[in-house]
Amino acid sequence: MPNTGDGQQKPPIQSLDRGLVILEAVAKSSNPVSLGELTSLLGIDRSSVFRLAGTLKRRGFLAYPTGQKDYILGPTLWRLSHQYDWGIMLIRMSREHLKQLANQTNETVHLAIQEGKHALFIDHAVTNHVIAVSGQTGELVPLYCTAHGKALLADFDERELRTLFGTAPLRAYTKQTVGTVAQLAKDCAQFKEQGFATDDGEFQEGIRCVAAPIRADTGMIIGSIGISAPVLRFPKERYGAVGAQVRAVAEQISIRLRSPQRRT
Amino acid sequence: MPNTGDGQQKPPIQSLDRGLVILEAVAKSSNPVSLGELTSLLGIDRSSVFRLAGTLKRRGFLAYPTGQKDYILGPTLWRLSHQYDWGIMLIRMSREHLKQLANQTNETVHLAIQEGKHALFIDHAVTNHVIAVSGQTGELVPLYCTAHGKALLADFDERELRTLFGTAPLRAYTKQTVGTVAQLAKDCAQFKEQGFATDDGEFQEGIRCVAAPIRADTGMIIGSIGISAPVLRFPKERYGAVGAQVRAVAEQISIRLRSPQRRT
DNA sequence: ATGATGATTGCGCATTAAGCAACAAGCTTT
DNA sequence: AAAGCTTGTTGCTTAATGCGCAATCATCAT
Repeated sequence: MPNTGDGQQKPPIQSLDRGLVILEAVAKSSNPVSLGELTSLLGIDRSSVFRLAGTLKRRGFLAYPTGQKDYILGPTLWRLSHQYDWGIMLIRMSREHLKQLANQTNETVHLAIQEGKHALFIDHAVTNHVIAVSGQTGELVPLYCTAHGKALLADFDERELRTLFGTAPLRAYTKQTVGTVAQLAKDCAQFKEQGFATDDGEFQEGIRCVAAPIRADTGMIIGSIGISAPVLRFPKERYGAVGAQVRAVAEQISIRLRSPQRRT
Repeated sequence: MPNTGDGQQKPPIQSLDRGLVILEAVAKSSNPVSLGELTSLLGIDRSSVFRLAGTLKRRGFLAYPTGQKDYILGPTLWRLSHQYDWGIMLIRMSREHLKQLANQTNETVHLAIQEGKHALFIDHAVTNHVIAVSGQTGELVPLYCTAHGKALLADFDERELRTLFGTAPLRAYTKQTVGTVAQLAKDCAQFKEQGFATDDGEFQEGIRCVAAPIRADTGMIIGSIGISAPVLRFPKERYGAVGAQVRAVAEQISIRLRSPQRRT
């Protein structure tokens, strides 16, 4: 009875919609696109495409390369995407999922992004447990010895890791802290395969952590979500089960970030 | 007689134009924007704004944060700006200027961007001189001992430089190559002040080079343009004059990259 | 020159999107 | 708890808007 799976049928504003299609088309091909190509792509009259593209150019979303008359993406788009705080978008898109995961696991959940050599916690959700890891939004933690960090690094190979960390030795926060980049690379490879990363008191003694990467639709890792719990309540045997849950939620968020959004 | 300084008066496609304004508005404020705010901003009817925004959302240019009904920038915009090869845009926007500078100075001109610890030449323009530095589009050269590299690093302070280069010693390509990060930091500071960087055979013996940074309108350095010449034809005394020319062209390109484009 | 390809502009008509107004949902206020 | 206010959403009507056609202009190759 309720119209399940609608998405949104409301007829879009035609000209705006066409303009957006043009933007996507120009973005897709990395070489300049001529009016003709756009025309055949959209299947509408040349003049219309011309005016649409003109409007986009007017606002700097498209541009002419010097002296040519093919279109390339313009500076405005660059500006928008760089001046915008994408962390905020991630937070807003994920908040619900954080809560959900917190409820499922009954542990504190964190959302993190990479910030140089560190993971930055940009949001968290707490649970009703009396004893729990406290939320630390705003905290910077090392990438190499936390579950979040290793989730964020999952796609890095050894060479890239060395570039990032340089030759300085990795500081050992606890007895479990990984000491060498070589070992870190192995861990990352394994974590990438299984879809989630773990941390057994490598940064803070007595705390275990599981985190999974959140990916944009380019596949690029843009953030991580994970839970933290005291060792007493979180034996290693639960890594597998909890890892699967965390990974599932991370994938939900990733899907939500893919282009046209779902309901709600 | 020719209508000088038109820009473009062609009336824009209204609905597309409005949509783009909405995008800019949402991008500007880093917290979610409500329909009401957008309405008062555009000064048109609520329902229109609603449908416009709906269309943008449909294509993923806007999104709802989970469960809320304010707008934030959507994943498509992120995708476009990240999958797009901005180097190409820079090339296309700069080609004319490269030629112009090559003609003015009668030397080989290069366009470069940062690529990790290296400067990558992405375009060049040659001149008619019999003896000239050959164009090397595609070449990777170290950042720390080339004019292009130092132009790209102009905004880095010593701490950032150390983060980038790590603790490994800088390889000396020639006798003139700068040896320490400390010295490099001083050079960068000075170059930043004067608006262009120089290289006196620090990478390749017998070649002098002058380069200036190209900045996006956020101020961020996104590329560099500069000339290379054999020492015999390029005494140090000319650094000042040539530097001013190079800087001027770099600024022209930077201006061209600022939002709404100028004529042609 | 001359023609061919592709960009640009004028114009009339039909479509489309703007605006109004009514409806729904949420939140405040009394 | 009811009444009122704000904010999001949808139907409907109209005229403004944007679309397509075709003519013009520019550019390049023949």
